[in-house]
Amino acid sequence: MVTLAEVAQHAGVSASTVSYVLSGKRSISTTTRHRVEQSIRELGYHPNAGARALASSRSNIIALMVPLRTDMYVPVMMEIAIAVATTARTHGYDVLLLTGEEGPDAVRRVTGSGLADAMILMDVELDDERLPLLRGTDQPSVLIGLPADTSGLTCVDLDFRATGALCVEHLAKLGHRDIAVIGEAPAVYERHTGFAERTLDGLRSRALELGVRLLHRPCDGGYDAMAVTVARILDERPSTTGFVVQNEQAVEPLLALLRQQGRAVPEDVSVVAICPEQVALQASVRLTSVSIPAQEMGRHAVERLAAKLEGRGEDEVVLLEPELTVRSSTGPAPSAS
Amino acid sequence: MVTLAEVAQHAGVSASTVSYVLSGKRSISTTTRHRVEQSIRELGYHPNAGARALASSRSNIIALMVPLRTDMYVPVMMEIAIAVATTARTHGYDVLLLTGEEGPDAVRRVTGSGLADAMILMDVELDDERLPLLRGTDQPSVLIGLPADTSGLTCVDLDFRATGALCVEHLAKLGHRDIAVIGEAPAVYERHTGFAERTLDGLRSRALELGVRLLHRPCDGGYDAMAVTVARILDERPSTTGFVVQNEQAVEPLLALLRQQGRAVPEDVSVVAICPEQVALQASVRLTSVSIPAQEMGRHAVERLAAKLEGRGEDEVVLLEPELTVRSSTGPAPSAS
DNA sequence: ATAGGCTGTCGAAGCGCTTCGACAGAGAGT
DNA sequence: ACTCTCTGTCGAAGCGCTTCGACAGCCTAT
Repeated sequence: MVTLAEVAQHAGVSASTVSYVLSGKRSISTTTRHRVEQSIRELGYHPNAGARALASSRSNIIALMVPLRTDMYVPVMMEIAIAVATTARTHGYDVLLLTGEEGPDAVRRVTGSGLADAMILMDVELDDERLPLLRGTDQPSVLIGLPADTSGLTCVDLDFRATGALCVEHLAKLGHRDIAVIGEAPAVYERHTGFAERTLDGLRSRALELGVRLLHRPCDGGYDAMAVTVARILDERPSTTGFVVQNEQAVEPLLALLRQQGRAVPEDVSVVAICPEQVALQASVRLTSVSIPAQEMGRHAVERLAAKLEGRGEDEVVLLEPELTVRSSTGPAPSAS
Repeated sequence: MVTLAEVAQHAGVSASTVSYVLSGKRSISTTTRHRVEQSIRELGYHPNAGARALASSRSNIIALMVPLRTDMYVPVMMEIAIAVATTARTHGYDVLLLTGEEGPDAVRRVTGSGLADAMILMDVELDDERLPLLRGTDQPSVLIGLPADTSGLTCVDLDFRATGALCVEHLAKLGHRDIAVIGEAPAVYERHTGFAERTLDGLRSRALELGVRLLHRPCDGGYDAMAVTVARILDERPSTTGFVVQNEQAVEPLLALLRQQGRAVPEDVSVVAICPEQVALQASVRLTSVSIPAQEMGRHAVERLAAKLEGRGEDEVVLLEPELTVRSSTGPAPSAS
């Protein structure tokens, strides 16, 4: 391994000079800088991460805590993780991948050992047990998701309330008066991750404002569960002409079932999905959808964190504005045409 | 931050003794050990990662390089990544998440800086440009996937050749004489990731042995592309009664199209999928499939790496045995019944 | 001419840990 | 009784870097 000292010797300067060339924290004459850079290149020098971390008490690593379970929104998670990793690199950070498995202990370990300079937490529950720890440390952190109490925290999330409202609005505008909501799996509501409730809240309150009737049913992914759910909905409210689906695994089963029942999309029923763009585009019908901006969320989180690490940036809740893209799965309500 | 020295003082021993308690590299009397452990707990001590890395030249970090593109087998990637992270923890390692973006430079950076002790590479191409670097360093590494030349490398992968053979065998045993293979997207073959070719190879050679006719067509995910592909296959070989699908995004479109054409699964046609278990279970028909053992691959990779880091373990290619699970999408060929 | 302020460079201290060699004391073998 | 070996502990060196204060040399202002 090439060391700083070797580079210094090769360039005929002192070690500190090389260090200052690298960090830019003191002015260096152009000639010296060039000579040092030349030596660095010739010797193929890479600063030793451990030594750097020890001396500067900065590891240049951001910890990313992803949920352990792989049963939900996997593509969204993955996209966020990759966006975090690439954005972090552009700010000079690497990303440490932690799973939720260790829970709060992971936060203690990372904070205590100086392994990472900051953390990003995904899959935050409303009353997450990691939050007190985050509040109690001076290590910057950003949550992707929204807990119940956001005081002293920085959060990034899609504005799911507005998302719900947007879906109802779109369908109402097309003349639909009876809307069914195929929600997330019951387990998701039980876990209190918040986003599902917030969506529902947005859906309900806008429905109320617009005088639209709303029926909400949680639903596991998969065909069998969906068949039961759809049957029950149509039984209970035969006049239903609009559907909102939040569970991305439910999208395709829903479409298949509607087709099977002889209900054409979008002629007889309209479907709005809340899902990643890719899912909306690859479904059997190109779906009118509010996309989940995974990339943007990851990018945002890192940028907030980078700002905090540089001393700028306050605690703040950033709710990304939802955007509804009209595609081929929604149209005027049959009775209204 | 609590330091080793503070723990030592609190426990009334020297710093080195505390260090030896922590590492277990020298024998320590039970009473001393207990006293030290007590102090560690009371003070909430966590060893500083940077200092440790510097002094021992071991970072206890494994780098995981995931592909940048999120257009393919995302669930598989995610599952592998999570398995890697959790398995690594049980061996005392953390995981650094690198994206393919930086390419070979990332390998240089990580190796040169001592950021990680070892690497796991995913999405390895047949003639990957990172391979020479790996061979040229003494840093242990494991590939998930199989390059053309495996000399001096450790690789873990599903035995895709055997997987292909297994699929043909199963269909042949059921009496199918004309089998169509819906392959990966053309881009996958162009990228030479190897696994698609190896599967095809296995399919073809077993088909030849068993006297079964095989028709292979690459296919993008999505309904439109699939419609074209299926139409062309049935046009060219109307006697086709067996399908093998490798592209997990193609599974649902294929089923939908067959249904639409009035061909019942499994009465008229049989479908075997090569996909993660979850996909096979959640499809509209419970699919007979060879599952892609993502978890096992991740676990295996870490264990090989841990072995290497401890000095045990040779370079070796581990091909995981495929397993075919019969579900409801395959049955006797109609003419054979 | 001289004091004052820059600019660019250097030396040395120290970050918190691991690890090597040294060594005191206890037990075993003669 | 004396040496030899082992066990458990300690002190000190050093890992490779950052950073602080010092200072030489030069330029500008008086």
